[in-house]
Formats: sequence, C-alpha cells, structure tokens
Amino acid sequence: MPPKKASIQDIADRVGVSKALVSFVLNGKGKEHRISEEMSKKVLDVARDMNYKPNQIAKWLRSGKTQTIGLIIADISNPFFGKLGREIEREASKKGYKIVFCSSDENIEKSARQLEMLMKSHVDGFIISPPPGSSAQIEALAKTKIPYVLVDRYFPEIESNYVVIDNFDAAYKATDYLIKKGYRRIAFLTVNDELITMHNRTEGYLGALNDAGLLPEHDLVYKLPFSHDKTDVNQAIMKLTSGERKMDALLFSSSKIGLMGLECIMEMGFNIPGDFALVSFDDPDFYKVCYSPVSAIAQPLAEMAGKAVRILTDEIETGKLSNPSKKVILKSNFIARKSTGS
Amino acid sequence: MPPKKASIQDIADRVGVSKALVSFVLNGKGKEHRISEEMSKKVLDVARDMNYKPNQIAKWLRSGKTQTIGLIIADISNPFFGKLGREIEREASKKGYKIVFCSSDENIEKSARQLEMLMKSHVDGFIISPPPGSSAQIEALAKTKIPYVLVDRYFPEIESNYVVIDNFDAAYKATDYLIKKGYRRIAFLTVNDELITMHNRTEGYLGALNDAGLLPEHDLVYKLPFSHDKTDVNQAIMKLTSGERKMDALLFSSSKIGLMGLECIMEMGFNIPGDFALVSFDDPDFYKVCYSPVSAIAQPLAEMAGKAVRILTDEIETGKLSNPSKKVILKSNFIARKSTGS
DNA sequence: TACTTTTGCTAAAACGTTTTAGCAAAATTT
DNA sequence: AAATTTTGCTAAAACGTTTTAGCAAAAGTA
Repeated sequence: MPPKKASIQDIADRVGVSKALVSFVLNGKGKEHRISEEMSKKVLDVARDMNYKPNQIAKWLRSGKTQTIGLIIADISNPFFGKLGREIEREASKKGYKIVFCSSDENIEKSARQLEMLMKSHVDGFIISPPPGSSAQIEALAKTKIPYVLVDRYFPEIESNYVVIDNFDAAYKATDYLIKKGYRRIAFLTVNDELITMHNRTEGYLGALNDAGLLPEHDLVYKLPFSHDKTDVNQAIMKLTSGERKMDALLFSSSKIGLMGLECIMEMGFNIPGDFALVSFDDPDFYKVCYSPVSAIAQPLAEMAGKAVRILTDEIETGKLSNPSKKVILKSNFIARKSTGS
Repeated sequence: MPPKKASIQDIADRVGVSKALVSFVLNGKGKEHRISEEMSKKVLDVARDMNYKPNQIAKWLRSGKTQTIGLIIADISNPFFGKLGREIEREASKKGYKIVFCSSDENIEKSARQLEMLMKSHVDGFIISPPPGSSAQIEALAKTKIPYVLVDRYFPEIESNYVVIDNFDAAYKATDYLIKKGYRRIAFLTVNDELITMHNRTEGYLGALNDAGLLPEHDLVYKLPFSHDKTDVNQAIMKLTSGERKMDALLFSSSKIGLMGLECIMEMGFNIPGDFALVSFDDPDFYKVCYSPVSAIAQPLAEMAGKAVRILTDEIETGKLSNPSKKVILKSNFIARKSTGS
C-alpha cells in the first residue's frame, strides 16, 4: 500500500541508462564523470518525478558510517546532564549528526551494555560522561579506534579526549568568595573522590582554605558514598550543624546533592543564610526560586557541548584520532545569590 | 589497523560451506533447515573463534527495520519532558529499541526538519509530543503508514494513537481542592488553548468552579501567548494581584509557567500561602524545595512512557497499525504541599 | 590513412546480510 | 528394483548504494 519507494535502479530503467550514471548525476559528480548535460537533466527530472529518496541504510552499508553519535550521559535525572545532552544534540544536528541517547544512571553494568549496544549499532563516535570505575570500558573502547570524547569527567590514567571545567579553580573561587564574605567554618559536602572531577573540587576547596591561612578542619569535609540518597545527606547535615563547632557555610559539590540537601535543610527548619550560607556546584534553573536562592557555580554547557561535538566530528570526518588527545578545560561562572548573604 | 571484522562469508570460507548454511546456524535456524549437529557445532566454534559480530547495517538493509524509535519531545528545557524522555528510553531499551532524541523546542519548522531527518534515517516508528500548529505534519506522517504515538498532546481532528493524562479531571480536582480549602478567587495562569491539553485544563478548572456555584470570573483566567517569557508572566501576576478583587489562589497550567511564576512571586515579595495559595501542573523535583513548597499535579511519567512504547512496538512488530487507534488516558496524582496552606 | 585522445557511457564488484528454490545423495517404501 | 521421501546442503537473488575499470564511438592529430 505505501507506494513502493523508487530506487536508483528504477530511475536507471526508466531513463534507459546504467545505475552508475544515475548515481553519478544524483551525487553531483556528473561533470567529473563526463556525463552530458542533457542526460544529467533527464535523470534529475525523472528522479524528481519519481520522488526519489535515497535509501540511507544502503549508504551506511557502503560507507560504514551512520552519521550517528552515541551519547552516554551519567545521570539524566540530574538537570546538569539533561541540559548538556540537549546542547550536544543541538550542536550535533547542526553538523548533520543524530544522537542516540542513553543514561547510564552512574551504573557500570548499564554503561557497559549501552556501549556494546551502540557499537553494534555502528555509531560513528561516542560522547560519554563515564561512571566511576568504568575506566576499563573506556580503555576497551579506545582499542577499537572508534572516536570518542569524554565530558565532565575523565580518567587521568587514560590518554583521551575530554572536555571539562577547571574544577579546582571553580571550587577555589567559590570557597574564596565565602572566606572574603567572612565565613570561617566552611563545610564541603561531596561524594568520595573516585572521580577526578570530584577530587579536583575537593583540592580546590582545600587550597582556598590553605591560602587564606585557615587550617582545613577535616570534620568539615563530608564525603558521601558515590551512590547516596537523602538519608545519607540528612545525616551529613545533622553532623555539620551540631556540636559547638558548627559550620557557618556549606558548599555542595553537585546539584544532585544540593537538591537533597535543600530538602533536608528545609525540613530541619534552618534559615539560609542566617544559620549558614550556601553555595552549590551546577546551576539548575530552580536555584533561583529556592527556599533561599542558591549561589551557584554555573558550567558553560553550550560551550562544553560545542567543543565535544567539534572534536568528535573532526575525528570522524578526517578518519584520524587526534594525537595528542584534545584536552579542553573551560572556566565556570560564579553566581552570587541570597544564600550567601547576597 | 583495526583487525578487519569477520563476515559470514569469512566463516563460510573457513568452514568450507555456503553463506546460507552459516546464516541458518547463526540465527538458530539450524534444525529448521536440517543442518546436521556436527556442522552446526563447527560453524559456531569458528564463529566464536573469529569473534564474529554480525553487521547490523546489513541486517537493517535486508529487513528495512532499524530497531530505532524517533523521539521528538516538545521542549527539553521543561523537566517534565526530560523525565518523560528518560522513561521512554528506558522502556524502549528493555524491548531492544534505541532512541534517537530530538527536542523541537515547540517550534514547527524545527519539528518538521526533525521529522524529515528521522524518516530519512529509517526509524521504525515515532513518539512525538507535537508543537501546536503542527497537525499537518502529523497528518503527513500518518499517510506514510509509519507507526507513531503522540504523548502529552494530540489533535482531536486526527485519528491517532495517543497517551495523555485526563487533563480535565486533573484541573478539576486541583481547583476543587482549593475550593474545599476555602479559597474563593482562584486564578488560572495558562497559555492559549491552542493545544487540546491546555484546553482541557481550562475546562476542568471552569467546571470545578461552576459545580461549586462559583461564577468563573474571567479576569481570573489569564492566557499567555504560547511562546511566553518571564516578562509576560510578570505582567500576568501583577494584574492578578492588583485591584481590590485580587486572587487568593493561583493554579499554574505547567511547570514552565510555574518556574517563571515563582521567580516573579519571589521578586515581588509575596508570601505563599499567606498572600495566596499555589498549585501547579507537573511536579518537577524542585517543587519540594521551593520558596514555599508547591502543591502539584504529578503525571505518571513511567506509565505514560510504558504505554506509548508498548503501543508503538506492537505496531512495529505486527506490521499493522492499530485500528481503531489506541487512546490512553491516565490519571494524575495530586500532591498537597505547603503552598496550599498544607 | 593510421594513430591517439577525448567523450559518454556501462558492467560488475563491493558492502554483509537473509531467504527462496532446488539439487544430489541417502534412506525408506512399495 | 523402482519409486518415493528424507537429509544435508548450495546457488543465487534481494536489499540499494558507490566506485573502479574499461569499452566503443567520436574527435583530433600526424
């Protein structure tokens, strides 16, 4: 019933020429292959008339390329990754690539399955924010010589393309801002340092304290397990707000922690910034309309996406992996809001 | 350099049999085609030994199917759609389908381009939340006989599969809740009724007022242009909160309006629920940690995704479009929070 | 006139599958 | 012993492209 699609063969038959000729003309390689003007015209007319649409699958089979990028985001429930994914789709589409979208939900097995599935699907390249502990997967991927770019995170032991922000600098500046505002007992609520991203944030925080002559007090750094829930965050905040040496400011190392943290803080009835100040990594839209609007470290998502897609498509199109790898480190943007005493 | 992949032909050559035999065995159709046990075993061994991985593109070409679903979401910056997309990906992946992800950003031209691009890419089917005014595109899609399911929205004039919530009921219940709480001047901030979804929400709101014997006062219904920004919302709230007949409760028809609305309300310094109560359609995570936690109409996202994917994959796999179309209408879930006086 | 170059096109292979139709030998039935 | 059935396999087409190699006729050169 769906009116059988016309193929190159059909056009060739109707014009009475070979498939090759039709293919040449349709690909604009007429002159190059010395096809006469009149013949070209005839072919184009017939193609239009038959409403010819090339079969991409056949092209993919010939070329081995699918004009598709596999995107494995770490956690779609985190708005940071959602927005990043959107920007990546936008950039890719500009360049004629489509995005097959997966969220590994920070789960190694899931990410392995997704990688495998995307490789089977012959994506031309990958953009990945790998879950902690997945470095072996990335190494395996590197062996295949399929282009890939890591975003938000990377593994120092693997020589690879990546696009991240300067996490040390971001944490340093945020901490420094709090210090300059007069806060002295600045706490840092983060996850364990398994990811270099998180490690660098911790280092930046400690660095700022050090440079200000404030001895980092280790009871002010609270490292959650990588997979944490609200109970964990609740416990952390209880601890940081009790005893006689309470914190007077709190830095969240991600908006995921931030969201849970805010929920706990509200439930406990704290007053922000009265009881303590708040700063968070990432800048989801809602930080503007929170309980107390949260000062934030905003990441340049569009730029990250642009760079990542650029590096990847360059490799895909030249057929050469960058050597040395491309390592892009972007600056973040601190936004002061009411939660730091505005 | 990447060690040339083995094809069925390679296996056939090595074993000294035909491609057909290898294909039969590899697809588990050995007995069916009366291939001897020993031969089967030999083929499987060699396949494993050569690390054979079937070329999916070739399969796609043969079958005309790509095991891919095109997803065109209306607006990825709206967390509602972000979450819905995630659930759809999850469901699809369970069934062995991958998702090519697009956001039309409520833009007709963009959605047209994306549809075209996805059709060229031979997706097996579509899940779409169409922007207003795109009904012609959907009709054109229907003509192609490619399976599709609409989500969150549909066009009453087009006979198609869709999965939505009962928007009348949801708005009715929320309004009724406010009435029972004693609010009398309940405003509704929404967009124009171009989309049936929005139309039904308006009707539900009006219906509840009517049934309670409260004459709907038309200065309490404020319809924004479909593409609105914070300035528009600001104006609306100014209007609804001024004069001597101010509103005492406000219902947002989407979380997108809700986010902007909250920002305005904060800036204007209103006290929620002191100055007026608040309810919103959709339930993004942050409603829990807002300025004043917002009572919400939560949509059953996982269920929507499940149904949509189910309907679509059924059509894909049976090769028959449902007749009559499948129309799924789900119930939503009202969550009371502090913004309605808890 | 004989040789070379240019013009305009085609045949066929290649990409890697799946599936239909059918063949030869072996086994079974009459 | 002849006819039939079963067994185990293969050849070839089909999906729709792109590209390499090359052929025949026309045009140009010596």
